[in-house]
Amino acid sequence: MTDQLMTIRQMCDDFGVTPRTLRFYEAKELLFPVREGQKRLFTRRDRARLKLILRGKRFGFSLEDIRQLLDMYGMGDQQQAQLTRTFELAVKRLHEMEAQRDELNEAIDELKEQLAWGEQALAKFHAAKAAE
Amino acid sequence: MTDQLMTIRQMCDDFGVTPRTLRFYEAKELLFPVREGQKRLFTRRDRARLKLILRGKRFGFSLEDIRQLLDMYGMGDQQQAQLTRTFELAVKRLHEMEAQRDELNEAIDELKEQLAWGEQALAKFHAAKAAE
DNA sequence: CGTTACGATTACGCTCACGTCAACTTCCCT
DNA sequence: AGGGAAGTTGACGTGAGCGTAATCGTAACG
Repeated sequence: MTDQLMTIRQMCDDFGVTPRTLRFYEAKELLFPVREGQKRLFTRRDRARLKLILRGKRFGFSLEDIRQLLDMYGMGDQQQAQLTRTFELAVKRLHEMEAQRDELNEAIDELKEQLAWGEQALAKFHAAKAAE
Repeated sequence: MTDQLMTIRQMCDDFGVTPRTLRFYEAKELLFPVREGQKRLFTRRDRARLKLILRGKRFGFSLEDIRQLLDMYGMGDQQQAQLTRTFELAVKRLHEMEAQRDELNEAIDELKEQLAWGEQALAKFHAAKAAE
């Protein structure tokens, strides 16, 4: 199998992140690039993980949360308890996100009202100006 | 008018925040408690603002964002230039909020898919266990 | 053989929204 | 007068998620 080892630069270009970020993720044990002498080489597995990391971030998970989720993905069929815990974590996040969305929608509606008010105030100014 | 001036303690108890937080908000010009000698006394206006601040935070806005929005809420009918500027700011914020909501909805959908996958994985575990 | 390019490590910096002392002052209660 | 509660102003600490040099190694190009 062509394991398609990639340099840090290729990774950055592919995923739109900086070298610093990838090194940081390695330090945090989110990625495990192999070494060719000094240099990091990222495996197919690292790429899969990075994809999940970036998605996790969009979900609003912390890197530590993500690390635990990732450890799960790689887990054998044994530790079911871990899987269950992780599942619950995700469900919790989902509810948080939905709540946040609902509040956001409320805020948007309120802001729209404020804007209508502001628009009207502006119109009055313009009318006053036109009447001079 | 009974302006119901409140001490910092009363405010903290009412709103579930710490004194540090209220002082911090004053330093950031989000609140403007009056002084009785050394002590801060929070007005009805401060309470209204604090309510909005906390709501804004739940929406995920920065304190600086909130400060600008609050300035808008309090504006009288006079300074048109200010109003116009603020109006534009609000419109921009609205678009940002709507974009954020859309992203959030996408993330929610993705996460739901993941959960379906996880649920299935869990079901398999249970099935395997039952088959022993 | 020099320079450019890419990569490495070390380590300090930064933003945000406060927490956490420390070292007072002021007021009330006994 | 003594003591405690509640307040004040600094000033430094925290944690996440990297940014940003500074300095060094190595390999290829011309």
